[in-house]
Amino acid sequence: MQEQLTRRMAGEIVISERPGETLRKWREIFQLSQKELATLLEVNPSVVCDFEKGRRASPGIVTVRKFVEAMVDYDASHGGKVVNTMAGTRTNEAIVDIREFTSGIAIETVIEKIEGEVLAGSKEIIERPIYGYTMVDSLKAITTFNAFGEMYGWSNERAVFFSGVHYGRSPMIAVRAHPVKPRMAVYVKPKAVDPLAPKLADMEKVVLVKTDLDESTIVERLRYLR
Amino acid sequence: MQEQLTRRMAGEIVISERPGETLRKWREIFQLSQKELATLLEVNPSVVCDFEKGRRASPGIVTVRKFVEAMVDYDASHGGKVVNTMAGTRTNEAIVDIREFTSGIAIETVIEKIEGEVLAGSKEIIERPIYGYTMVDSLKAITTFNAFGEMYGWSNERAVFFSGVHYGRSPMIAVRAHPVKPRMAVYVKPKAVDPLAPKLADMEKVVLVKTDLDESTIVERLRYLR
DNA sequence: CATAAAGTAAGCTGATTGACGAAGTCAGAT
DNA sequence: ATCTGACTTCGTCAATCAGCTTACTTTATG
Repeated sequence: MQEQLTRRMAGEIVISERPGETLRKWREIFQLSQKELATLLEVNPSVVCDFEKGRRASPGIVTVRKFVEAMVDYDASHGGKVVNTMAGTRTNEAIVDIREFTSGIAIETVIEKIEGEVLAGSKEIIERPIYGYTMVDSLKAITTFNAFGEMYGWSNERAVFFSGVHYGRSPMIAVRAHPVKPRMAVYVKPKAVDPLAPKLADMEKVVLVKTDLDESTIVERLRYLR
Repeated sequence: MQEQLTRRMAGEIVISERPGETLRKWREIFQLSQKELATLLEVNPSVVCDFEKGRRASPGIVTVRKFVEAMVDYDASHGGKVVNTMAGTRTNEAIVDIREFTSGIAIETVIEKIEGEVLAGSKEIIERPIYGYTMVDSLKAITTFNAFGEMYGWSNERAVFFSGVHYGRSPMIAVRAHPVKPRMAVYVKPKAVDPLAPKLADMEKVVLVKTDLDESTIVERLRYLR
């Protein structure tokens, strides 16, 4: 949640036409004076002014990060007035977990980590990298509005883990039906795997994998992948 | 859509532990070689490498912007393979428009711009700044799942415009019910305004305004506010 | 009116960036 | 076995940043 906010702020500042004004906007939202912010950053207040007024035309990302993190940390440790506002943008309950890696991870590597068994997918695509994963509850994903829309984080070069699979057919049908496709679909402890599933996977060039590990173990193992 | 993506990328790069790796991740997602990217940027390929490998520990935001924009523009002008992926994260159809200002705008100023008539709100709160607005279709907002969650962009210090208002009661009841409150609610061409509405507005310290301009005119007039 | 608080302006200095280009490494194709 | 293309490393240098200090506007407030 906090991390979401820091990224949003940083992104807005960097892309902004007038980064200084955007910086100031956020400082005002957090209800801090230049001096207070300067104290948090342990710098002279004139420094804050210099950035806001644009004397520094292109501050370094380390500087931006310091500013943003100082404000967010301050807010979080004072009741999170601003950070909690972000709760309005809450995530779908069908989505158990969603993460982006900072660099590409080969599908192969992920399969190893989760002790997966490949049900469909050529040797070639298995070497390609993915950049994140989403863990969804299959039942809820179907009954919840827009779950499939939110499933794709920042890239569709990703794995989608389906838990609570019964017949092992619907998840691949959903993948087939949706315009955006993941690179990899994983059935987590499926009760069965319908023979249609690997066929659909091949048609869509999606690597289909099954694993007997449970949700939490998978999340745990993927956590330390970058 | 493109702007969304550039901000996301920029934000992720800036906040990242290893900005260089994140930069590379995105270059790979866009399927560009260092040389190709260097050509787009009109710099030597070694420059790209230096950033990716982290020789520059804190690149300036102008540099980050150049990199990100080069990739997004390139993609957009070549069919938008990556940019279109973002369509997965599509916005709610109840939300007609949603924007953030780069700096605070006094509620007063907005009222003038939209030729609004104040139905509730003290002189004091009218001077406070807001940082964005959301335009929603009242009917759809109520029937669509999660519209109220998505209504609050990056800050609740904002205006919410309700169009298609019939009795002028439900929108304020929704505001009353939802945990996150806007600073300002605007009825766009309401057929009526239930007397309960201003009362609820006062209770929530929300400025309630009515205007006879239509949606598109309002969006047009607010576009050039910063 | 005096004084405080918030913010702006300007000059200065050491540290870093942004860029180049030459000289590498490394993996795969010929 | 060497060639090619993609990437890495590094020395160099002008331009710019990050920070300080000190002096100057505002705008409230007792």
